[in-house]
Amino acid sequence: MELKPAPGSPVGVARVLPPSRPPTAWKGAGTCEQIAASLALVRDSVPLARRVLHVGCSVYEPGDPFQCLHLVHAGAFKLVNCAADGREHVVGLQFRGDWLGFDGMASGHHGGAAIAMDTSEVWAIRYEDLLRASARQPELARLLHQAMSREIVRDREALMSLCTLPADARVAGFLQWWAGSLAERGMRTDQITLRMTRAEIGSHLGMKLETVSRALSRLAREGVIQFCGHGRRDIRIPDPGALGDVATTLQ
Amino acid sequence: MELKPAPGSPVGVARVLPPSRPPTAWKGAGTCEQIAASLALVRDSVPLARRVLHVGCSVYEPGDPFQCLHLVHAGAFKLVNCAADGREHVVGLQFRGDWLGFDGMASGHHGGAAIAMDTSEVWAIRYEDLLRASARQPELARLLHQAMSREIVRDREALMSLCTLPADARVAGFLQWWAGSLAERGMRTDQITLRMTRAEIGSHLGMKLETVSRALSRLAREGVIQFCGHGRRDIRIPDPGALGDVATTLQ
DNA sequence: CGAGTCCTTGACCCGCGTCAACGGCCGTGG
DNA sequence: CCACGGCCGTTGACGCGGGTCAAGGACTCG
Repeated sequence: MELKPAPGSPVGVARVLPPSRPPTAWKGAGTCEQIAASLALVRDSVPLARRVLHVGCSVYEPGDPFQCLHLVHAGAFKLVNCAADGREHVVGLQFRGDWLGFDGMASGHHGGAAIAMDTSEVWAIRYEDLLRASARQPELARLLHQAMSREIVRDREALMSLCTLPADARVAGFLQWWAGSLAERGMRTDQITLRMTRAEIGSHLGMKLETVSRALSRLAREGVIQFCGHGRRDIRIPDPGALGDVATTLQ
Repeated sequence: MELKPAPGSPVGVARVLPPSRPPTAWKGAGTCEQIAASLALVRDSVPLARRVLHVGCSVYEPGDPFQCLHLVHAGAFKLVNCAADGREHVVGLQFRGDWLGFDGMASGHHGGAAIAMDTSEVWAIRYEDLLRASARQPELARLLHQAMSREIVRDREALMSLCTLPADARVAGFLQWWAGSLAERGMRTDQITLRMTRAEIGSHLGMKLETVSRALSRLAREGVIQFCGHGRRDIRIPDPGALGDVATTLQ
């Protein structure tokens, strides 16, 4: 009962593919309607508690026991992982329709923190309730699986970009991803406002704040992005295609 | 309904914690008995098809439609992610009790490949069957969630080590993790055999094969590991504690 | 106004990527 | 049997991307 023959190329050696660069669609939670439908399904199927959080407040922190999953209804969160020796890193960013707390299901305790980057609303859902509800409603179980799968896919894309792309491409890819995430949620995408400091962006992308600053300056100098507003956090993307090109430029 | 106050330190600035270095236990799928119990639960709850694969054969490949999850019963697999432009990377290693295929649940198509690194056996489980079974058995749903959660936690640990640790520490951490994974599954851990080339290890750790080779040589020179056997792939770990120290040494 | 935070830019340096040479092992074929 | 080529691993020399250190400007808050 064999399956597939050995793949054409051993891993570690780049495949010799034509650089046919597809539009690099940012596949996320789906369209705005799909996200709304998902939220509605959860709302109608399982008891939940609404919670509003202000900037800097955390939904959970490292070591907290895992009891609830949280579904983001509005706002934005950063997921911060903390190692035992004090290293900490932004390992993810979550928006409307994303879930918080998957990291606690395995061990029963959260390994990181989820911190609001904006005034936000989450729906707290007891895991036991969710289990019961998804036993009745296969669609709910499927929804949860897909959300977790998206997390895994996203984390692995982050791993790849960390390992294979230079600083400028990672920053460009980050801007592209951010804009795509906003677009999925029906928000304007021609002008975006980064709700993070350079240090946080760097933490997320695996580089230092100076490197982020330099990369942004280079992108602006080349016209791929434009700073608008006085805060250096409002960015216009005149040509998403050009940004996408930079995002996949090796070395 | 506020939750927590803002955390003590902004992200991106290392917390000033005493470097109390805990034993850095490698939390994985659990003990050997727990893994066996999980496998038994799945075997008794849901129809499955046994498949044996030889070295280099893939369970699925990029673009394949997602229909089955696969539970590793014996052997070892590498998860390889492929970007559209040809970049490819080892994003994970799976052993007995681990699952294959989570990356396909979100989009309905697999984004990477799972390739056997040894003669291996997997149990193929149709996702629809699994959904039905886990609706009847909450324990099964819980099991699946925990497995996915472990994946997420592991990916994020990989992200962190990539971003914060130098090459030698990453290699040491990898050896520690590999030995821990074997120990969890009841196998001897004093002498381990890496079933990967230096290039594959490097792909997994985000470095080049020469760097892997140099790091291993340094570790051997310092006595933290010993090469045994002629193939340079059999490694003894005289003192796991020393290895763990290297694995968390910054810079 | 001063203190604090955030951002930018320059100068320097080091870890790791790159290129290259070499040795060991293995399977193939003369 | 040995010759040969291919793959794997090791080691050295060198260069560059990005980390580090430092100075300074812009903005906010008290």
